[in-house]
Amino acid sequence: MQPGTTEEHCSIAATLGVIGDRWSLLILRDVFRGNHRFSVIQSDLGIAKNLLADRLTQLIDDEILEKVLYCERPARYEYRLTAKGADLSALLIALMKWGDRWHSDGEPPTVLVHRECGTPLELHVACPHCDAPVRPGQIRSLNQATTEEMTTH
Amino acid sequence: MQPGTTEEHCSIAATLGVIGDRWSLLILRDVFRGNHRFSVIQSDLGIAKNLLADRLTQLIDDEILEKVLYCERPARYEYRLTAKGADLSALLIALMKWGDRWHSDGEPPTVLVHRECGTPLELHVACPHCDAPVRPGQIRSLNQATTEEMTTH
DNA sequence: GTGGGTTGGTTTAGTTTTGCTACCTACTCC
DNA sequence: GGAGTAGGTAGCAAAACTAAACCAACCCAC
Repeated sequence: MQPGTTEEHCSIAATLGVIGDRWSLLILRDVFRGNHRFSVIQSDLGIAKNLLADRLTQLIDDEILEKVLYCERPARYEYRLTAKGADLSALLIALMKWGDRWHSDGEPPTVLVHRECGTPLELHVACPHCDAPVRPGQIRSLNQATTEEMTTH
Repeated sequence: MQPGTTEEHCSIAATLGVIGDRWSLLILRDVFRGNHRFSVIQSDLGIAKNLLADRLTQLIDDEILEKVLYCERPARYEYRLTAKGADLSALLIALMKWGDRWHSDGEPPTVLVHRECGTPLELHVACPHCDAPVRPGQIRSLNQATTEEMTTH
C-alpha cells in the first residue's frame, strides 16, 4: 500500500499501516471507554455492520483486540484490549489532547483522570537525563542509517 | 463524514477528522524531519502530485502548515509547521514509540533524542499530583455529560 | 535567443478501494 | 412465533488514488 521507503524503515508508517484507517482508532476509543460489544460500538459510531465486523477481525488478527466469551448459551463474545492494544493509550491521549487544545470551544468534552486520586492527567515528552519537559523544538531525530534532523521551525 | 455523536463531542474524532486520512501524518512526519519542499516530500513518500498538493492545501487551511517564501526569483515556497502543527509532535512520537515496541524487529529505525544532551526521549502519561508514571489500567475517562469508564481489561 | 532542465504544481481520465443500504442467516430465549 | 445478538452477502455509489500529460516561471548553457 505504501511505497518501499516507508513501512519497513519507519515505525510511524508501520503503525499507520495497522491502525491508520478511518475507523480503527474510533473503535479502539470505544473499547477503551468500556464499549466492548458489537451492537454497542455499532450504534455508537454509526458504522455499517459489515465494516465493523471487518475492522474487528483485523484488529484481532493484529492482536490489538481479543474475543472473550461472556455468555455460554447462546455463545456471546465481547472485545477486549490485549496488552498491545492497551499500549495504544498514549496515542489516544495524544489525539485527545491535541483536539482539546485546537479543536474544542471551551471545555474539553472528556477528561482523563488518575483512577487513584482523580487528578486530570498530562502527557509529556520527557528526557530521562535532564528531568525537564521537552519542547518540540528541542527534539532531534536520529536515523540509524543517515542522520536526519527533526526541526519545527 | 462521521456520524453525529462523534465529531462534536469527542476530541479524538475531531483530531482524526483533521489529520486522520492516510497521508497527512506521513506528510507531517516528513516535515518534522526537515523535508520542507514539495518535490522532496513527493519523491520520499511516492505520493501522486495532485494528492500531495491537495493534502498540503488542506493542512494549510487547517493552519497546521504554512507556506514560506525561501527564494524570491523564481518565487519558491516551502512548507513549515505552525505552532499548531508542531504541537502534533507528541502524537507522532506516540505513533513511533508504539511501532517501535510492537512492529520493529530489533533496533528501532529512528531514535528521537534531546537536542541539548543527546539522550533518547520518552513519552509519559503523568499525574501531576501523584508524581509517578500512570499505567493504562489506572486511567479513568470522565465524560462531562454522563460518566463513562475507561478500562483496559 | 533557443533548447533543455528544475520546481511546483494543475488537469484529465481511468482504476481501485471504501462505504452504505438492504436484505438474509443462525442461535437462543421467552 | 417474535425479539435480540452477532454477524454475512450482494449490489451500487462515492471517494480515494494513480498515471500521465501539460503548464508557467525561471535558470543556464550554448
